[in-house]
Amino acid sequence: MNYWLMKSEPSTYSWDHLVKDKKTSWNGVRNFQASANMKAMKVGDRVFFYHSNEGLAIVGIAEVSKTYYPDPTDKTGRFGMVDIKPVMPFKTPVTLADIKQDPKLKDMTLVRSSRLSVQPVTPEQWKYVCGLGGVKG
DNA sequence: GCCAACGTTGGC
DNA sequence: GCCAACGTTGGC
Repeated sequence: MNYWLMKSEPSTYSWDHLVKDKKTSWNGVRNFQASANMKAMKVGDRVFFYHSNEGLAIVGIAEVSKTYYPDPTDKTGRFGMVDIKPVMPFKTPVTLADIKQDPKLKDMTLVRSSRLSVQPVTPEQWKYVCGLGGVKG
């Protein structure tokens, strides 16, 4: 089982929207590194859902429900996407400020490479952040 | 709304 | 294959 973090602007696609939809296709990624990360995902992998621009916090946990396949919105045919479904919300959102000031999390990709929209999370980071969020990962 | 950081593109 | 220009992301 691998762990990931995906970013979305709430004004574009929020956690609540995902819960309402029951699942979504993660289309629109146009970055090779993010795309490569999605290629590495397997069904059942867990994903932190992060709100960028507004909120600036990890708000819940989702799960990969379909592996990488071509993104129909990409006319060049170079990029693909995965499907995800909601698992559970955090009791307490874990904010970027929380993550930045915590020595245990200062190596998270979220801090180090803030612009990457799909990033890996280590099992240690996963457990710890789940603890902060008030849920069992 | 601004601006820094960074990835991608395209000319050479 | 380098690198300048450009566009986009995302925190503040």
